[in-house]
Amino acid sequence: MAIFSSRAEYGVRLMVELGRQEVDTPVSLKAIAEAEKLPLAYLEQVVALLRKADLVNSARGAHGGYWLARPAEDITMDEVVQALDGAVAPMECFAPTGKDERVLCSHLDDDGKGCATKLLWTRVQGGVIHSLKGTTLSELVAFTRRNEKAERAEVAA
Amino acid sequence: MAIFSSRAEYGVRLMVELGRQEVDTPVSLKAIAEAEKLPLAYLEQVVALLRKADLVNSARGAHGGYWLARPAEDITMDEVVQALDGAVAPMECFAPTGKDERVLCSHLDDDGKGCATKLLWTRVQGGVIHSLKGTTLSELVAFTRRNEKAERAEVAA
DNA sequence: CGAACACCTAGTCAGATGGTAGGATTTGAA
DNA sequence: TTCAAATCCTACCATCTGACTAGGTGTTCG
Repeated sequence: MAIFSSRAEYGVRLMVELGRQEVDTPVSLKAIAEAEKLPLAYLEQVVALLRKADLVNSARGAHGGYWLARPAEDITMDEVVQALDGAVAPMECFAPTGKDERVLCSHLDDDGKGCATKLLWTRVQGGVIHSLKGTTLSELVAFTRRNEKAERAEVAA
Repeated sequence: MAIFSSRAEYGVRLMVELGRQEVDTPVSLKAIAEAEKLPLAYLEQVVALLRKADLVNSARGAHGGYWLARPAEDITMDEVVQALDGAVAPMECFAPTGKDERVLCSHLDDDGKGCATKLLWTRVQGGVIHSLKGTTLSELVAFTRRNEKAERAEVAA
């Protein structure tokens, strides 16, 4: 089934949109909502998560808006996704407890034995995190620019 | 958040339990439910998915039960997980449509452009599938046996 | 026969998801 | 000073799904 929520999808699209803009010029949510055809009120909640995670900054008032807190090359997608959907855990029992860093399987911690499935979920988690950490926001921005270019060429032809 | 449902967790545990048994001797669900401390009635629904996917066989009546349809070395975990949770898609719009094999982003197919996020989700999907395909049931069985051994040694000491 | 199984379907209940509604506050500009 | 554009904040709501439970029917062995 689906790994990430559409909240994550919206958040990533939002970040990409911010990455396409000039720096130092705040972009309003309204502009992004129209460009991406997303519900404005819901985007407000989404961007709040990104702000709490210090991925974007904001300015209130007229001509206010949002901009990236760091250059797009320095933002990896695991940060973004984590801010939106929480820590990526293959299974519920892999969720970080806060008590300690260790991922425990709650189902079997009564007899102290590791899950039969622990090995599998650990590998999957590794695969996901590796993919996320290995992708920067600037890559996604470049990807959309390339698509736009191709599209313009198509229209011209 | 969590990638797989606990249905998948239960199903994998069930498969591991079957993999631990001698072949040609059907194991009853009741025995598995007790060994893994899982709700029997729910396991029935879980095992039905595995049967539909031809991963296990069954015999009805007294002394009936379930057994692996193939040797554990020939069963990769992507088959198991797919049977339980469906095709792994990072995002809703990546779900296979049945119409064609192509993964499309429904959000933007109106203007024919690929998703800004397509690159990212494709990578994540690749990471997950690679991890799943690269793990066989026999590995998990061996893993639990090793744990048991270690535990017995601990008790003896 | 009757116990032990597999098999099937419907119902339930809590929590998450994906929103909407309505305001309060801040800021720049007329 | 007043208005409009914006961020911010909280509450609410409908729908869906996940994880079961309940209660049966069919089949096989002893």
